[in-house]
Amino acid sequence: MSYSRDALISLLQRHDIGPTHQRLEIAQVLFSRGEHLAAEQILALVNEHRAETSKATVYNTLNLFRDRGLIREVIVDPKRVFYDPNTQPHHHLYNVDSGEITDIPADDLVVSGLPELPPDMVTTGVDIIVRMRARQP
Amino acid sequence: MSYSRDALISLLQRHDIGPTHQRLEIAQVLFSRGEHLAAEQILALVNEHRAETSKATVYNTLNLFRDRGLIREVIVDPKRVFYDPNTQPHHHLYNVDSGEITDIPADDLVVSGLPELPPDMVTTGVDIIVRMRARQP
DNA sequence: TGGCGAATTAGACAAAGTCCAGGTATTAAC
DNA sequence: GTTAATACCTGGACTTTGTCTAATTCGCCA
Ligand SMILES: [Mn+2]
Ligand SMILES: [Mn+2]
Ligand SMILES: [Zn+2]
Ligand SMILES: [Zn+2]
Repeated sequence: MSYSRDALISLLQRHDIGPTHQRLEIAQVLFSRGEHLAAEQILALVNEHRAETSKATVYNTLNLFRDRGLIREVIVDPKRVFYDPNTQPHHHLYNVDSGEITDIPADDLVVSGLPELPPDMVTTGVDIIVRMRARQP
Repeated sequence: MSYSRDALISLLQRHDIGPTHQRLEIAQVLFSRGEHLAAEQILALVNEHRAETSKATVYNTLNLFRDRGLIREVIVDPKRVFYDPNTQPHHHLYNVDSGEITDIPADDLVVSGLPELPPDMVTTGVDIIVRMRARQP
C-alpha cells in the first residue's frame, strides 16, 4: 500500500502527533512498506536519497509512535527491536537464519488454557513467535 | 531444588561439556535457583562470596550451555537475554513493570490454527509470551 | 519581524555482548 | 619432577543498539 502525504498527516493527527517532515518520512517508510523494520534500517531508508533526518530523531519518533499506539514493537531478536506498523492482534513467524519476520493472522489461531492472571494485573498482549530455520540438507 | 556437585558434573558431562570450576558455579546458580536470569545477574550471583569468574567466561559459558541444549534463551526484554534452565516446552508470563518472568506449563495449553511452514523449513520452537502489568489504580 | 514553544540534531554517553591475545590449569608423556 | 600439548579463563579493548543533553532550528502567530 502507498500512502499519500495527506493520508499520513491525518494518520499522525488522529494519534495526536504533530506531522513534521521527519515524522512523515519515517511514517512513510513504515506504512508504505508494511514490513517489520529495525531503527537503523529505517534511518537508512529515510536517508536513502538525501539526508532527511538523524539517528536521535528516528529513535525519538519510533518511541513516540509506539507510545501513541501508532506502531508496536516486535521482540524476537536480542540484538534489535523491530517496529511493526500493524497494531491489530496478530503473531509472528521468525526465520532465524535470515532474520525475516512475517505475520501470522490472529483470526484462524486459537490459544486455550492460558492461566488466569493475578486480579490486580492486566494483559498488555499475547505474543506468539514461531521460530523456524532451514532443514539440514 | 539443590544440586550436588556430582549431579552437576554428570549433567554437564551428559551434554559433552567439560566440568570446570567456573562452569559448575554457573550451572549451580542456574539450576539450583531455577529462575530466569540475565548474564549480569548470573555473574553477580556467582561472585557473591568470592571472585570466581569473569564476564567473558559467563558469556562464553552461557552460549556454550545454550548450544549444547542445557539451557535456553528467553527473548522478552529488548535490553537483555534471560537464560532458562528449563528446556522442556513451556511458555512465559512477563511482568513488564518488574521484569519478572514466570513459567506457563505447556501441558494445559493448546494452540491450534498455526500456519504450515514452507516445506524446507523446520520449527525450532513456538514461544508464547503473555505480557502483563499492574492495572491502573 | 520577532518571539516562543516544539522539534531536531551532533555527539557524548551507557549497557549488553563479543573478541583477542596472553596467562593459567589439567593431563599425559617422558 | 619436568615438559609439552591442549583446553580453558580473563582483562580489557571493541562493537552495537539505544539514550541523553545542550545547542540550534523550525513553525507559527502576534
Ligand atoms: Mn526521500
Ligand atoms: Mn542490546
Ligand atoms: Zn507483524
Ligand atoms: Zn521458563
